[in-house]
Amino acid sequence: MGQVRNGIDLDTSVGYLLKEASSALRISMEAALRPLGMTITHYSCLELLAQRPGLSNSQLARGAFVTRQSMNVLLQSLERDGLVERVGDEASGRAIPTRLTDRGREQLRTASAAVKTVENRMVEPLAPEDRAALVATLRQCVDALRAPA
Amino acid sequence: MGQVRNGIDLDTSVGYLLKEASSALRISMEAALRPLGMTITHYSCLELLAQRPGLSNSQLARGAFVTRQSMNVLLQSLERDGLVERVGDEASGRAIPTRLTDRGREQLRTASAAVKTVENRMVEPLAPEDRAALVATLRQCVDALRAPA
DNA sequence: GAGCGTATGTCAGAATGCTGACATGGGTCA
DNA sequence: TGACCCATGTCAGCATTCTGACATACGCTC
Repeated sequence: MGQVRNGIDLDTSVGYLLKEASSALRISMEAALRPLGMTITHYSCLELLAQRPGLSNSQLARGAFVTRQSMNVLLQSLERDGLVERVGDEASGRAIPTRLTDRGREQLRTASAAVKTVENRMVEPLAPEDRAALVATLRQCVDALRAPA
Repeated sequence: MGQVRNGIDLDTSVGYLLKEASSALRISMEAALRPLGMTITHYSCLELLAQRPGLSNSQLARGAFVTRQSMNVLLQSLERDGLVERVGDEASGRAIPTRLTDRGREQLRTASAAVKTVENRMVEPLAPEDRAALVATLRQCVDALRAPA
């Protein structure tokens, strides 16, 4: 190992660790979903629709942390592939409720299993109380960041 | 508020919360750095060089969670603007050590202050022991995700 | 010394996501 | 009712990042 040390002292920064963890999770999820021909946003969209049927394009975008323009492009391809359907019958403003088709539900099943495997590997070494504390603490961080000032 | 409920039940998923927190942090940091004309990767590069002078392009890329091609483009612009200098004098393989210039250090000062404000706002509501536990737990998650299998 | 594997720097093309813009629908308030 | 504001869906252009590829440099093994 005749190369320069690669470790960084930023390991004590919550912000850096957050980005590091998020990056590691993204890489693992991409690796798990690639064999299925799906991206993370693709999977996230299906998962959101399974838990909250009828979400609109903009709501899905917020839930998947992308712009509504990006989600719109994705939804068009998902609809073309018969994974979701958008029924504009209801009077919910301009928003068009979106729902999973049977084919979408089936594709989600395999993807959800792959993603659960990754998440389990991540939280497996954690004690139950540590895991609960992590969830509570992260929520506090999110709320603090989104506070007005 | 005559609109559909936007909350998602995924709040109990560590993976989703991790992405949510990372996204919120990214948005806050972008907002803090935009007035300074800097991006997050731009700032990260300078911060890494301040803590570890002489890091190479590839090492900086790993530290900032981007590809070495992307970091290469950034380094060229930073060098053009006189914020960093790359001296290939040492015999460290093909790697070219990079160092901050005085101008780079000065720009980093203001940026670092802005970023610290954001991070402080994030961890402010946390008890000291919760904050320490968060760091330790996140590190466990990262290590678990990067484990071979 | 030769061969092999790995890491690095760099260039070019492709893919992805974002910003800007516009029209539509709905609610609020004077 | 009309003016205003906000959210939504959607189109087009732009920016940024990534993927693929190649040459170079070092270490290890035979």
